Amino acid sequence: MAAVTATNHSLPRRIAHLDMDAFYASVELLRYPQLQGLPVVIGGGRRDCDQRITTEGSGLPLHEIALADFPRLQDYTGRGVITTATYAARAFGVGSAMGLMKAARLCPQAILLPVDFDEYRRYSRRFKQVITDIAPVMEDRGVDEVYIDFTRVPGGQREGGRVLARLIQKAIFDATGLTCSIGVAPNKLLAKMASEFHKPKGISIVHEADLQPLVWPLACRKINGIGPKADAKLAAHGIHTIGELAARSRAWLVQHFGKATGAWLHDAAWGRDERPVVTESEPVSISRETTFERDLHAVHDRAELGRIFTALCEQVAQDLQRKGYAGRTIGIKLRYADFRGATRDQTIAQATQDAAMLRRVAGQCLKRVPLQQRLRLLGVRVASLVPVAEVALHPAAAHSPGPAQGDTLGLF
DNA sequence: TCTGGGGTCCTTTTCCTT
DNA sequence: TCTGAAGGAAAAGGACCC
Repeated sequence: MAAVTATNHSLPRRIAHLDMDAFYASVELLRYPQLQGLPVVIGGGRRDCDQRITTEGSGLPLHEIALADFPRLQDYTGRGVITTATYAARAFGVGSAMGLMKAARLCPQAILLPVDFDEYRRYSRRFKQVITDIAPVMEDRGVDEVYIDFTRVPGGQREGGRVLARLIQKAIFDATGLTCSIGVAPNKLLAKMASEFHKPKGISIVHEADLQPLVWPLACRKINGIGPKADAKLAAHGIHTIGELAARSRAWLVQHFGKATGAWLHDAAWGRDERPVVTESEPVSISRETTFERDLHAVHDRAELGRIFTALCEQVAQDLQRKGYAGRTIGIKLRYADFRGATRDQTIAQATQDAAMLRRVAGQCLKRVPLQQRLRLLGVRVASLVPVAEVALHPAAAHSPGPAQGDTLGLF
């Protein structure tokens, strides 16, 4: 036993990043196999408020719905963006985050499906269950992504992790019909990059010695955490690849990017990352926001804004109650017609999950923000969360006048 | 004709206290 | 009493991610 323990302690870290291949589109194609190979975009609205497929609910099996009954991009009017597009649609230049109106000009015949998060979450739970049955140390990184600590899992060290990765891929496919890509490396940073090397259905094994030949030629943008802004700033200094980033001294990076970011950039370029795989975490904030059908004015559309505002507070309160949290920091977010944004928040003495209280405090926040310009989005957020069992809740309706429509709303 | 929604984390600013 | 330093908490904004 002692020998086994000693061996276990010296095992090299093997961390996997698993990424489902074209997750939303793949789930939709399981439901509507007749759309295979066609240009399909997903986005534009939620299924629960928007039944676009004309024969759905008619009793016809989903896979028998005729192609003619699917809505086309050219028939859609309204706001919204593409969440994801199939490869056939991407061939037309259509892609994620593109406005639907623009996409409709590029590929009017594309089929438009509404986003169905509930369905994606069901598949998400299924594939994660498959993973934890095999490898219990799993970190949730969203609906279609996880990190897994292979280090002490049987097979996790064989062929650098390839044996276990193959097993997980097969188990997920057998259980869901979906494929995924997996990268295995000494840490999360490299595993995340590796999972993209051979998409779809890929397995990539990365060791420390692979840093220079495999990672350094890549664009800085491939580092998880370097977005468009940081990339542009790096480019302005003539740094385009991870290798070029690694060539800069830590001191130089700290000088130009600040203490924390500079040090992090240096570590990342050298493939260093000690972050553990975190299996459980508490939420930091819970929020709801909505973009209006048309831009609304605080005075002219006061009644409508008031209704939306109340609904948002009620939704957040329901989310808090369902998830078992209460919060002390209550805030609003808004976006003006010109797309500039503003946030305000206020921290109260006692945590609450009560809609009327949220509305009252959020209403105070709203009074602190300029409301001359039209608005396109309004959101309500609660932070400084505490699990509800641990707090004395703010007395809900005890001495509150209910979801007030009047004085607490400023201009509304 | 632009540009969703739900998050996390970090930095900077501001305010308050010592 | 005034001024400034230092530090913490809250607030605001922004970058980034899925």
